[in-house]
Amino acid sequence: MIDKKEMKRRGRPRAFDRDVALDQAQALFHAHGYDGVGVAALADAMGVNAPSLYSAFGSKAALFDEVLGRYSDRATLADGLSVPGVDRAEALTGMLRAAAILYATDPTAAGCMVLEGARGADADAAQCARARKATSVAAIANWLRPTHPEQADVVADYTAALMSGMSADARAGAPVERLTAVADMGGLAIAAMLGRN
Amino acid sequence: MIDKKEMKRRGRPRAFDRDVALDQAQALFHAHGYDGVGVAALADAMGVNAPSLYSAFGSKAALFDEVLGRYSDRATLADGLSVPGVDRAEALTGMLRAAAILYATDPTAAGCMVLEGARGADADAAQCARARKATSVAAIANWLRPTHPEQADVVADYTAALMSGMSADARAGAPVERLTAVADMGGLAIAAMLGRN
DNA sequence: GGATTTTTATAGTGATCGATAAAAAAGAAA
DNA sequence: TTTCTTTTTTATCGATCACTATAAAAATCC
Repeated sequence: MIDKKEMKRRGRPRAFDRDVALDQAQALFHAHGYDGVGVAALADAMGVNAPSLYSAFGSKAALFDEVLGRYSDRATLADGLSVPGVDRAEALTGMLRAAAILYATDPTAAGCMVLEGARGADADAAQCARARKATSVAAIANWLRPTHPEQADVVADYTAALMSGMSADARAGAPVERLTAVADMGGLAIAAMLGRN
Repeated sequence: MIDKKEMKRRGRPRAFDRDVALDQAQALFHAHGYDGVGVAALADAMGVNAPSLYSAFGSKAALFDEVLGRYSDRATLADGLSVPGVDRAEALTGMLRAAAILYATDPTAAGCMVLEGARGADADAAQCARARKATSVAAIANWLRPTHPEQADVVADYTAALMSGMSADARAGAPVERLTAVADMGGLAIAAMLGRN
């Protein structure tokens, strides 16, 4: 009984698909950033009137947070890290390479929405994005700690910083090759820091 | 006859110091970003009315560009690179360290104004900042090319990307030690890439 | 068929955005 | 003093910002 479609609630039924609307919102946020898109454009792209948007999502910042949540949950960047017994340095370098390709492939969704959102001018939205970024950085550090307790935090911070810079380059229109080259070079520091365990 | 104070121009004299006004504008832009500060706040901080601001600087974007120009010209980050015959890897790592300290020292001017401006939502302002960023990256690449023609471009891109990520962390309130640790680790990749020449 | 509940659409809220029109004010040039 | 030039001030401009009051529409419950 979790499905809201099954349990017919009273009152007028919603005329739009919440997930589809979130997809449209995600596309707009990713293309133009939180500060670069207004609620009017969002509502228009979502095929919804402003009052319905606010009734369904609460506020622009809340909508952004929900979009970020889906974006994080669906991200496959860190999948390579979950392989048991994988070499830490190799896996992290692979993630950097995957990020480079992901960031630069789709020009309408360049860069990382979380890392870019963390730099916005809006305080609320930036705080949401920074919290999610911190969670991801902590996850990487925890993933490193068993094998490299001493270097875990620095390597995690470093990886996030490099990805943030790569995201900025991708949004500026840098070609994939430049980003992958940077990612590979970034892997050198990770290998040097972690050794070949 | 370059000094405008000496050659008394006709008409009512300007009631404010252009350089002082630019300093105030720089402080506001650096503290809140281009998108985070409006012309009303700028004019107020500069001690000037809006029409005077537009008469003296043209537009908000033009004012930002002029501020960025002063900011770049006064930057001392790349000073260590101009020492003749300095070790390339050592000098670049030193620049990363200097950036880490510079970015995190003053909480009211965290991060790099150029790198942050390159990510703004305003297209004009972002283009200005990206052009200046590209100039700096090209300067680093040209500085590397004589000794490391093959690695010059990648190392320059990498250095800028890491600095961009460090700038974001600084704006999020990361302490200096975390930034310097990331900078030092970033130097490992530079050393590995350039060797010990 | 009513009563209730929820979402819809219309229209508009005050605030702020970047930028300006118009005229008074302050100086130099004649 | 008169004329001319430039900057000052005051009072906006229309557009957009995030957001909402109000009421009609569409469903279920009784």
